[in-house]
Amino acid sequence: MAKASGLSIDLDPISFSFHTPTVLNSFPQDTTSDINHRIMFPTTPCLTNTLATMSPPPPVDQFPVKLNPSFLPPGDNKRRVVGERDFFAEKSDRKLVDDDGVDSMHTSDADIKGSADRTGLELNVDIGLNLLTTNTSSDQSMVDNNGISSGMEDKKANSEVAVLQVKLERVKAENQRLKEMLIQVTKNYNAIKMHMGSLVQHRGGKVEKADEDQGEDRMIVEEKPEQKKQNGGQIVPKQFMDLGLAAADTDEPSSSSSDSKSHHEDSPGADNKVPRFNVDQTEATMKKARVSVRARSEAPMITDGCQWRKYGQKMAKGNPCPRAYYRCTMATGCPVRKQVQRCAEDRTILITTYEGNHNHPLPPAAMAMVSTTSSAARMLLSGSMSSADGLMNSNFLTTLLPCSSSMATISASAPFPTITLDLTQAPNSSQFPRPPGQVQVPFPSNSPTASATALLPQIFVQALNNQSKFSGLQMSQDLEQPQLQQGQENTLADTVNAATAAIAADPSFTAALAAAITSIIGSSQPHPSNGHNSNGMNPTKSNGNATNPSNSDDNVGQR
DNA sequence: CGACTTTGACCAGCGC
DNA sequence: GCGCTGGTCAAAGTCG
Repeated sequence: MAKASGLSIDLDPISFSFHTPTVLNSFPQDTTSDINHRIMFPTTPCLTNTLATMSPPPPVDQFPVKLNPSFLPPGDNKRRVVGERDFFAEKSDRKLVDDDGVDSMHTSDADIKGSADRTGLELNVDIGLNLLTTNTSSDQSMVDNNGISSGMEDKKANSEVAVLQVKLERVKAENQRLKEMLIQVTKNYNAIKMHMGSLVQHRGGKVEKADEDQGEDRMIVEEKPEQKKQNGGQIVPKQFMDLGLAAADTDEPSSSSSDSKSHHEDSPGADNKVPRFNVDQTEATMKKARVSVRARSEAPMITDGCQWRKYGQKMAKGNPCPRAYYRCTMATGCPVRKQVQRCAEDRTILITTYEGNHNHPLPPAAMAMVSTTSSAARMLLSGSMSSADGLMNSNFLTTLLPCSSSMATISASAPFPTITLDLTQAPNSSQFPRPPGQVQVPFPSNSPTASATALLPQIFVQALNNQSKFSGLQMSQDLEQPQLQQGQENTLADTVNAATAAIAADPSFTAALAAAITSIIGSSQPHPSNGHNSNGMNPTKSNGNATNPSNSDDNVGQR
């Protein structure tokens, strides 16, 4: 779990960065380095320990006044800061001995440093010291209490201790939350890695590096024995759109799609009868996974780089808009289907649902969408069957994209497990009610306008282009996020970078997931081209754009 | 004329 | 068993 530990490393500087400044302000400048050195090695509770090292704790029955002379104003070496006794009394007793058993009562800087160095070896992730950053007044009282009565000092110090203790508790709680978050991230990574390993192993395929022309993200998998048989025993690299995981193996007809009644059995019932894949995937493929993309668009259909042929249209229950059925025509016998339907509640929203696996090479523009949908489907199937309704996946995605604004909805409800990438959501809103049993997962999207759908191809292409950068943990420098505050931007980029690093060891998974994440994050990037027909992926006169669902809308009630 | 869309018919699954 | 619904087929129509 080297990757997960990498995440923990990121936390360490956070815990340290809060500590020093205002503490240092309490002391003459010539002691800064000395103090800095000591407070860099806190053990929990940080406050107590830090203050203890600043002012050596007393014996149980003795008031500690032996400050380093360099801490005191000239000519005041013998001055005793009365208020300090109560300030340290409660906890200094507990800190008379350091964690390693070494007496922390020191009379020289050298001894103090030595002790600090030793305690520093047992450093924990702890952000407790940040509470000192706001409490300069107490520091002032420690140094500038000339002529103030001891009673006043005691009162003041007591109140400060109380405040500090409250803050300490709060910081401890936050520290605990951070630790739990780290644990959760680690768990999510483990789960995904195990799923990926299981998939690769059981499919019997080898995930290899694709040819350089197509980029690192392309996955080529050797065909299974039965497929080899169909292809004359040759090993044919196959670039696939893995929506249903096993569907590519089961749905490919032996004849062309024009061969009617070929019975390649796309119905879910057929899938139930013929599970031809590993045991782990049996449950998953009892249902056929689907990936649905919701996008607000006036455009008739998402241009995703593939060729589609409309083969049917029906009125669906509960929606006045007809549902159009398309199949991929980029290769004969390609089993990929998609459904296009406008949202009943808001007809500016276009819902495109993909199903099946391409059995042919795809153009780069199509690969972008394929990578996105396949990664979504893979996460859906890899997790939804082993955790309740994709909760693991939602946790994972939430962890990946904490400041996202729109939603991905995972639904494992019958008959098909479906993950919906919602590119229509405004920040912190849930525009439409969702059926129970669905899990909403935040996704970043900044294109709630009609251009969202039209820009999708470009977004996905851009995503592919960004993948190498993404994997190289440089995405935050390359992506533009004008809609985000600087802090949010950094948080998002850092989080995504960390997550990417965590999965970088799995090339195939990295490619797919990185495409999904970067594509959506990159949706805020301005694109030189406008509209939805600018991807140049319409090699024939008939493609997806040739079909106009808006015309279909005019045919409401035809069926 | 070929490719594609339209659209009524057909089939299967599911609930009552 | 029947009706409803989703999904698909294929003949007819349309278009370039």
